[in-house]
Amino acid sequence: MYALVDCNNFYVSCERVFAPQLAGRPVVVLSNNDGCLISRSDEAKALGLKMGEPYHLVRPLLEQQQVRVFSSNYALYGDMSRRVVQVLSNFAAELEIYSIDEAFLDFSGMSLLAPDLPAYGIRVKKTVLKHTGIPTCVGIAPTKTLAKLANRLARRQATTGVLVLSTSEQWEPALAATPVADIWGVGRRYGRKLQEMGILTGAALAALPEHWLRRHLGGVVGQQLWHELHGQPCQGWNPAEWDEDDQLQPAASRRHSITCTRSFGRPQHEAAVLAEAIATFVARAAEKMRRQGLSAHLITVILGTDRYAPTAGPTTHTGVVSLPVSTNDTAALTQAALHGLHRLRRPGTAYHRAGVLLSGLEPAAQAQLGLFAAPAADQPRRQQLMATMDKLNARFGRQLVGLAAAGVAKDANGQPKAPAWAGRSAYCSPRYTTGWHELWRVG
DNA sequence: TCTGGGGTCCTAGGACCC
DNA sequence: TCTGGGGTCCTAGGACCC
Repeated sequence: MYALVDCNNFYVSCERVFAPQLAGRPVVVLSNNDGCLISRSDEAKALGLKMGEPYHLVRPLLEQQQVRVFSSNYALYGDMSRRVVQVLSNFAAELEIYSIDEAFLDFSGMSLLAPDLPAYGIRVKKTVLKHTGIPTCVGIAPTKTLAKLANRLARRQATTGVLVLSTSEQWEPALAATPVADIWGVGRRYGRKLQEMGILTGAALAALPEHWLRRHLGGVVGQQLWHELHGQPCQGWNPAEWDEDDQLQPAASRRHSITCTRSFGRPQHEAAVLAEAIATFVARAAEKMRRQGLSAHLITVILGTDRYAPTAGPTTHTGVVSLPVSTNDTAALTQAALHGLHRLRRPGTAYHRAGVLLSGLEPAAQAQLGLFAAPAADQPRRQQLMATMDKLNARFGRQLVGLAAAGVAKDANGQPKAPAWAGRSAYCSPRYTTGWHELWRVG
């Protein structure tokens, strides 16, 4: 059996932990660049506010209804997520971190619990709430897909927030009551297609032959879905592992890419500004890569023009630079990325977004050596430099030290100032749990 | 003026290799 | 009259998830 533990309205719940006066009031959290609504309290949902809605379109309604608005604060949400996972790790031998606000627990080998699964689920929920202040819902079933379904239905049970679907007698009615587009793995496109074919519920989907799903729902992916809906586990399992800092992380070897992309506050066309932005993104992605003990031999530079312009043609342009030897050295990666940027950029074009993608990842300790390129003599010192940089930035705040290529945006008094390409973030809460100067004040 | 970011898997065509 | 099969790399896009 698997349990899916899903945090309710996660980003809003994180903000409310440190602003308890917002309980019962409508609250929303915006995406980066204050672009869209990406988390809504129940009260905000009741006002008809939709997920992903552009902020500038609903701003008048938000003001009129006195909805509390937050810019996204990933330093806070990431840390709260870590705390939730830490608590969950006490309730199962293995867990999988599925996203920032969800984790699967593997209950196999705990069959003695079977009669008490609902009670166990309630204990999980209560403990997470007590230790972190974050409300959750728990769905328990023999496959991940059915656990997802159980979780969805658990949210409606305001009483307990826990639902167990252990037998087909239990999950079949649940499938029958669920619109097909709400089944995990059926998105908007497939959902519409299935509805047009008269397949309206999860039960109708499960009743089709296995080969039909393989044919119409993305091949192997659809076939797996069929098995999952029939109680036969088919989804992979990517267990979390303890890292050197005693934190649970998704198993590093399974990660295939690391990206850092941002929309700009306003369009940018200057080569120098784009270069500083790209160098900043490389620094962040490389730091993340080092934290996971990986190195990359491919770096992709991404430039995006206006996605919403009424012109045809692609708005995302990418250029791949391959490195002779895989590395996680920020300087080497920056050099490669700036080379890629130079090739990719079209002078005079205004870009709205940019980013980098690191791929061809492998454990840094086992990185393939170059056939012709001897390891640089200063390599050990460079690695030490990166490790020191990471430590300083971790302790004293992001980007305390970095490459000059990433820009040194300071005002006349030497105080840090946002770079030209920075996005909007007008309503950001403090980093209550990760910044010494931003700790929560009580009383 | 204004529309996110980070992932996964799969497919396909063109250019190139032998 | 007639033109293979097995690859890689790059770019782009479609589907899904949160």
